[in-house]
Amino acid sequence: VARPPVEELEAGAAFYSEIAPDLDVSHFGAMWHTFTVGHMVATDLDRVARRHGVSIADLHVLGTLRIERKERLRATDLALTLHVSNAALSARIAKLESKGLLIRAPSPADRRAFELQLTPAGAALAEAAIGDISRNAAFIRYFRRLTVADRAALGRIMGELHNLLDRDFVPAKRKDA
Amino acid sequence: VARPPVEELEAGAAFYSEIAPDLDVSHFGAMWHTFTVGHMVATDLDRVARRHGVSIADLHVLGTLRIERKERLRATDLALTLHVSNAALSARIAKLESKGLLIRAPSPADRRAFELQLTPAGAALAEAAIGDISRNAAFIRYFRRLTVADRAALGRIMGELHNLLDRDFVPAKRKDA
DNA sequence: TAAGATTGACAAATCAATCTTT
DNA sequence: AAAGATTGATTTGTCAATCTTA
Repeated sequence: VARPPVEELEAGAAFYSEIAPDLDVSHFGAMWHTFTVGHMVATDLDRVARRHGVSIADLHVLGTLRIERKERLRATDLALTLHVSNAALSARIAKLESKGLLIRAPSPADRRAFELQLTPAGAALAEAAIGDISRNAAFIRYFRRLTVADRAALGRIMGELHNLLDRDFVPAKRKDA
Repeated sequence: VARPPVEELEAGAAFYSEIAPDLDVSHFGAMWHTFTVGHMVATDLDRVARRHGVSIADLHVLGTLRIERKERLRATDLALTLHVSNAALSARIAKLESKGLLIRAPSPADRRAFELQLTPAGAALAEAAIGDISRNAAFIRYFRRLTVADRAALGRIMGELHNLLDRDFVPAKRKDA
């Protein structure tokens, strides 16, 4: 606990490398830091979102719907984009609708589906919360301390991994799984 | 949904930059990719861990305890290292103990505390699952596709952020909340 | 007073099953 | 059949309160 995470992790990698020489531990650092930093980012963003009365999961919905698109998003589209199950999204949408932050209207094209749209209150909340995040999230504070080259590299590399992983990610049902 | 995540994100950043010119969107990419990739890594690791009969949270406990230390870990130490609340860890420990994977013994130094130690079955499970991860986790498969320079950069930069964020991360128990 | 640990109430996620429409 | 959406059962997390010991 006294040791910083990077030292802790290196000690662990050294230990496992010793008891299991066949084990490739070269990726441990990147994977573990990504796992943990991801968790800390989620916790921190949730803290900021709750100042505006919603969870980070709720804000993810609102922030995605805020972006203008050619076609309205349906619940299923959103579930795929946000990497959650339809069941989880149903509950979130019901909650946000009851709060007056979004409207769920039957799709004119498909009577099974619903199209989602923000109310003015939902749009305002999304913008305020996203502004709050960009000013106050811990990740962004520390991110700004990195060198220009490191910031660019991180964005590019994580983007590559995001694109690669996205294709075979299967939390809420996939096409080619 | 058809668009890959990086394009989707860039379109969102462009949209928000337009409706709110004061907003600094330069960090959106890195933060969002980190958030989402972290979530996907967690989901993927959980999938592998469950082949061995435990969750990734359980395996985090076992894998940490497997590392030899000068002093035994107490439940509270582990909660800090793993970034979860004492309450969550109590439940996890009870479950793992009932499965015969670890032993919870009263601390000789402090009668409030318990010291944790793996059973041989727990140690074997941790090693098998960690080996499975290093051979089969999706993150590692894609990580190996990156250039040598990018792999090194990612490990180094995420490690820096991990160290920075860790210092004021307080999910289980906040000082200033 | 504070720290280690536990419990109960609550929130939110997945999975499996179901209903309607395509 | 298969897809969009919803519900119920189960799991697991945080938070608040409590008990014992330091």
